[in-house]
Amino acid sequence: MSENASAERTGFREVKEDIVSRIKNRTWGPGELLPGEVELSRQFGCARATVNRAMRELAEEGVLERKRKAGTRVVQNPVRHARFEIPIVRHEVEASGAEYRYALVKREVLTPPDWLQARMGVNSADRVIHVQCMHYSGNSPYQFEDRWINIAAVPKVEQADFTSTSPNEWLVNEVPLSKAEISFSASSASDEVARFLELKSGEPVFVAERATWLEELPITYARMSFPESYRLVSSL
Amino acid sequence: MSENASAERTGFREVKEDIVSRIKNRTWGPGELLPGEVELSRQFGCARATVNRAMRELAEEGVLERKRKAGTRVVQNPVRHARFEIPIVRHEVEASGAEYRYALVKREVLTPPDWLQARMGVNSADRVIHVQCMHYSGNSPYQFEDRWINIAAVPKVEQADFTSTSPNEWLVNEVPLSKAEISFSASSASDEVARFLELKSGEPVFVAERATWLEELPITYARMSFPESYRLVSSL
DNA sequence: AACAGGAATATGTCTATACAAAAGGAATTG
DNA sequence: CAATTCCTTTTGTATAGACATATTCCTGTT
Repeated sequence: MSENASAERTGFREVKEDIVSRIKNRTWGPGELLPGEVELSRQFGCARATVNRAMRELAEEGVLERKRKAGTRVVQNPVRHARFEIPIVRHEVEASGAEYRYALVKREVLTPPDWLQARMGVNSADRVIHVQCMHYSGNSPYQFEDRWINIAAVPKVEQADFTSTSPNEWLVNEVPLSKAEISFSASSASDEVARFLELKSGEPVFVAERATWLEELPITYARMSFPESYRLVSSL
Repeated sequence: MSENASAERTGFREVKEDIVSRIKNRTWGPGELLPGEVELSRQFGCARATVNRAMRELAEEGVLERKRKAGTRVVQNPVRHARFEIPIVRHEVEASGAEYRYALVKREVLTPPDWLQARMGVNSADRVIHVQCMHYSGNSPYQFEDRWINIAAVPKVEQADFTSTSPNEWLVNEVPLSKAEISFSASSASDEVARFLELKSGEPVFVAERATWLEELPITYARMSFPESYRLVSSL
């Protein structure tokens, strides 16, 4: 069933699958040491580079653990990694088949509040834009967005009025490849959030917070609140 | 500042960084076509395989988009990918410095309820184990776990009593490399959940649901509820 | 027994070359 | 004009060989 008798050719995908299946059927148990690349490449009848890529990717995926000289082992505690896609709100809504609507609620220029200075390292002398807006899926409230943007980092933002394009979307196109921290939590709807999401105060909301930097320069902080029906999904 | 004058040697990491920085400084804007691998390998003074690995990894990370014959472009709408670590509860608590405590609440053998048959494809003739348990961080409730395990898929589970080891941990060590679906949402605490998490009914809880299969065979479904203070964090 | 140093070894990466496969584009044909 | 076929470009992958680098393990010394 194994022992590749030079069928077609052995690609790194096949090697990966074979290794995975051997882990599944307990040929190699948790923590166990696998044969070296040279030995495996001999078994599979392929080049070492092929086995290397297979094992390297499996390590990247959290299945194997590799150390020079020590060899490759099956990971003990599968600290699993879940990968979520974080699309632009409009795309997320449109993908569900519903019509997307957007409304600007508030736009003001302020000096950064203390918590924002502390959270992101915004300079107290700088000014920030505070934007609140709503995203709708059809006629249902989908997301309330409360966002702060560092003007010093993105001067052009003063020209953007956000009446037709959401700050989310505007920033994504304007600031490439920024570093971000995201967190998710559950929270009670404040009066303000409840009003916009058409809930009662205190009802549960799903909250996503996102802080973004470009090369250590604070760009934006956003708090996005979803009604209880929202679900963040991932398969792995 | 660029044009690698054969300093040391050009590795795929350097190529990656260089490409990323050129995207950041808008040398290559969103959607723009990059030079081909051959041309870039000439510019960088390295082999095509090196450029290939750099670009391939950047594509994997969601920065570039590659298509045969069409070439490589900077991704337009950075559908960002967030990667979360999903550790074992005990490790998560212990990593925070707190003492971990665990308590089994309920363990019963049943025929699978309809929703479980529908959700996971459990055979109605099979039996399932229903387990409820609590995880504490110090003296504070950390997570309420409500889990169903397909006995047909993991016969050994009938011998496990889960009084000292949580089903989470037991399964992770017993069933390797299973496929899973995870979802997160916010919800109101039911009377039962509120009692165990020491909350009032209706207070918001953070809910993680997880369904697991091994080669299409349904293994387990778990619903894990956290108090409002819980945060799922990722940086990218 | 403790420690230092060196040899051995497994992985990490780069190179050059070759062929495969996808897909855009042009030429051909109905 | 539209559909089809074929050519060509670009990425995808495999290979053999080489050297780099991190670590373990062993050995000899104190």
